[in-house]
Amino acid sequence: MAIQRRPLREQIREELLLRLDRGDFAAGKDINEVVLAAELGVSRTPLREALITLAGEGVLESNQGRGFRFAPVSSKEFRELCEIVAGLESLALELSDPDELREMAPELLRLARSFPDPVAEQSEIEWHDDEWHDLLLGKCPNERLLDLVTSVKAGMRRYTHLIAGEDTLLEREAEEHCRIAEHLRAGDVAAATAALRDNWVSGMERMTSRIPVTPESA
Amino acid sequence: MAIQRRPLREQIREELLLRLDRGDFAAGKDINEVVLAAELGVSRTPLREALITLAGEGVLESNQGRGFRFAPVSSKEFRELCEIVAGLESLALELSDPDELREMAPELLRLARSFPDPVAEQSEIEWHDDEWHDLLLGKCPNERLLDLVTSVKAGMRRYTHLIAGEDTLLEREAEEHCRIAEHLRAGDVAAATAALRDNWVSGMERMTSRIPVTPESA
DNA sequence: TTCATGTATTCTGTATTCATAATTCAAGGT
DNA sequence: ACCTTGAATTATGAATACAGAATACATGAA
Repeated sequence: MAIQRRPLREQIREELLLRLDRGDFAAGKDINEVVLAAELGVSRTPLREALITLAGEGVLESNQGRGFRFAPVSSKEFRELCEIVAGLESLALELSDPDELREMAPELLRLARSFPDPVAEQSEIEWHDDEWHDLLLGKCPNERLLDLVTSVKAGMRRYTHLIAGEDTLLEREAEEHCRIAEHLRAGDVAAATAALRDNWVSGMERMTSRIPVTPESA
Repeated sequence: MAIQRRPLREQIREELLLRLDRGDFAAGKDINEVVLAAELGVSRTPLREALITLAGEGVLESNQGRGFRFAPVSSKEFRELCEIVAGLESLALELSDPDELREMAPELLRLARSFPDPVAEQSEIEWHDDEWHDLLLGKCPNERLLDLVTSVKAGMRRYTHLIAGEDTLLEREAEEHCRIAEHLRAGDVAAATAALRDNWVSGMERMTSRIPVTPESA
């Protein structure tokens, strides 16, 4: 196997996103660069590079002289992110080759049905959901679009840990995935796209109630 | 007036984008950090921070150990970017309040008609075009979406200087803007959205022919 | 007691330094 | 002549050092 050398900033970014999924960080909390760098065992330089990247993705905010902080969660922002991802994923689907989508439909259906499997780990479930969407969009030829979706979804990671251990939500998610896959199997991309939008809208509504109310929530 | 203090990295980012518009940088060219930092009169640290930000926006690419380079232009990428921006701007329009759009229509129409004004500076014209689109989308309540549009458009700046001094292209642009504005004045958001998409598609086609062919072009 | 002002401390933003990977070029071998 | 190998150079990636802004705290006046 070829030894992989990747910049520290990327590894740090992923580690921070992982911790975000685990809910390690309090939203709205200021980051102390010296402390966090020591905790990660790196210097401030690559840490700051990672922080800047994450700020660009909307995961963090930065204020002159005040450094970085985890952007506070708000139902307004979550709604905005859902609208964006819904639009982007729909677009990706429309740009995909309908024939390839139809070919992939059985696999998508299989995956969607194996959703509530045994009582899996939370992280496992989230990964599963991500994988399904990745597979769905994988045939889209617009690479920049796929990168953009990934980036925007990074900004949603601050919200994922809020649905930890909610079986009913996941069952509905699985249901909706099945519906999308069935539309694709029937070759009806337009209907699948509409279902995909519904998926995000309903996901948004399901989530909204469990976002803690903060001063900046709308 | 309040004195504004902004991080160097942001100022550097904007300066680099400005130079990109002017076509100062050869696409695909490696960046020498020491030289560029000296040229800008700053140290490598904030320069690298700006470079990392731009890499996140797709303006640059980075390779381990090889530093940063301006991402080579390709008609494939330009097409992808146009598809994305068309989708995002359409979405923004759909999310806007139709009444506010109708109110704004006269102003948009006025701006669109004043397009080919006298023989203005190239930079002036580009700024004018941007301003029109910004005004069009300004009423969209989804702030994250607007930020995203701005960010993606930054990635398109590598292409703008290619249309320098093409009057006919700009006239067609103005025409299309008028059409969009008239749909809005009539209260037909759906038609305006469609026209907006067409605007990007035709802009894409107009541009494609003048993108130099490189090995990675499709 | 409360508010304002000056001072100390903390932490960020930027510069500089150091280590090592990548590149270049020349010498030697096939 | 061409390819390989290795030293020298160059530039990046990362760590450290430094200056100054923001914050916290304490002291003193109203």
